[in-house]
Amino acid sequence: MKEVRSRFAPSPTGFMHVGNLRTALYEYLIARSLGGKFILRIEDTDRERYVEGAEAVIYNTLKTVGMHHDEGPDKDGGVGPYVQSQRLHMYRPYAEQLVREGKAYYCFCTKERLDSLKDNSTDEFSGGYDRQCRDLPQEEVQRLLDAGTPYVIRQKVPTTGSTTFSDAVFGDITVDNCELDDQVLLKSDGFPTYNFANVIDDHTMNITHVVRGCEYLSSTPKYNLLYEAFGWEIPTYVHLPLILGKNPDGSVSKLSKRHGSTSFEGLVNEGYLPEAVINYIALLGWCPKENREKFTLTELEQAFDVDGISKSPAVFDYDKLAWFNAEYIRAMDPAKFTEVAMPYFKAAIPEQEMDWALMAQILQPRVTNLKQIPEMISFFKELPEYDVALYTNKKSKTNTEKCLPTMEKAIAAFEALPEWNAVAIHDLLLNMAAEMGVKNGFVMWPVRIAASGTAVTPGGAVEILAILGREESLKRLNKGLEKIKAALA
RNA sequence: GGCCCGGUGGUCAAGCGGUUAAGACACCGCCCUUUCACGGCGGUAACACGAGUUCGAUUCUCGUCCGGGUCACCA
Repeated sequence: MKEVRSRFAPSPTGFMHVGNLRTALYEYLIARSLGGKFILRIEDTDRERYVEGAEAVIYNTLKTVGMHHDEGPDKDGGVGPYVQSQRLHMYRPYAEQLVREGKAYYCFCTKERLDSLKDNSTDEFSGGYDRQCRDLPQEEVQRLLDAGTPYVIRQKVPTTGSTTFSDAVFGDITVDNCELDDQVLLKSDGFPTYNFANVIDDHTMNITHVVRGCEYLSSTPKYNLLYEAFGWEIPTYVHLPLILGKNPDGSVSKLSKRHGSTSFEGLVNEGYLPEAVINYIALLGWCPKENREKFTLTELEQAFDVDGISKSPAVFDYDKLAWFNAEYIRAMDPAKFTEVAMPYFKAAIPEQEMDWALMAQILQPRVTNLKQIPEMISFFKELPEYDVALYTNKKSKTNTEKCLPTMEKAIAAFEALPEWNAVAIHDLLLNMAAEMGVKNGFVMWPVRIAASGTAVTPGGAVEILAILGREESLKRLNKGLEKIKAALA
């Protein structure tokens, strides 16, 4: 059996759109699930869009998500070059071969003439090129060529009949040939058109699976016709459903900037983990056979199959991504979490040293996005101004009045506490509750409010006090006590 | 406009002629709890519409409507 080869062929535009990332993912997974090769080819012939350092973005993205390519500009597999701008010399011979075989022809029509064709077309008949040069006499062609007239090479597309191609997800699709243009293969500047270059590249690189977005579905018949003209084996086409974004008014449209971050780097900057992004987009348009959702890349390599790819477009849901993100954060090794969270800790509390491990421990189960961290822990840096009303809590059955004795007692106990650590603080507070014959919350609540000045905090009173340290804790508790006294006075 | 593709809860989706139409996110309620979160339990919510084929259509066919894609010497 022939070796499966899929390719990721991004343009170096400087960012990795999630749509492109998903295409790359599926290309990678098709190769891996079938024991094949994943090839990277850089399509950099569009100089206008070229961005300095853009290749690095591509390499970095593939690397951080763990999608390693088997061949590429940096890994020769014998069918290079893998950068399109270095392949420019390869296309003309193929185009001329087709001309020799009568399957393509020189077209000398000027830009102006083409434009006027367009202007004169009606709504019913907007057929593109009128094929004026298709049957130019041989001598005329030669004469124009000798005179140095600019030309393009166009493919002779059949004017009758129809073309059928088979797509692995959409099935057989048939298009009447009269719908198809005599497409340009080689432009007047000698460069190949995108479609032509793709066919040549894919064939000469032995690509077996052409995976791309649905937007190419309607140009696929032209690809087919090209493969047929050359007598080349037609690859397996895999067209992927589009990714849409949700608009504020509830409608949907192609995912773009206004929907939020749409690039991989953007999502990572917003605190999403690469693993979560990969897992989420894998499921955006594909469904595994078994009913489960959480997959590592390696697991996806096992589970992926083309049959599970959906035909209908999918709306990118940031809520669901956030859920995946939270799942991955929770599943993370604590040491690893401390490491990835550290920059966010430092962003919130730059000058102080704290028990970061304990901080990480209380944060890990309740963070859905790393970016939330600074705001969640800002009270550690500085006690915020807060309202005494916070001391009232129905569940703990406490209020300002009842808090007074509790606080006094707690402060005295803390001052006498020989060792300042989470276990000691925990035992002290629980013993206090037991002595007083009240629910734990009755004691914990006012202490936590005084320590944090915040209704919702990561972790409870114990962890907060432990992280704050004795001095700062007592300062805050005393301040709370005064606040309560003032309110009662 | 022509051509092509799609249409199951708000979102992702399973389903391949007979199901009480899965599951997940989100949302709501309850439990747990030291607040929030996590976790546990439960709930609201869907086959776009109309014909046909069939004993029987979410599933097959056609039409309508809606959504998207595409019609370059751009990739």
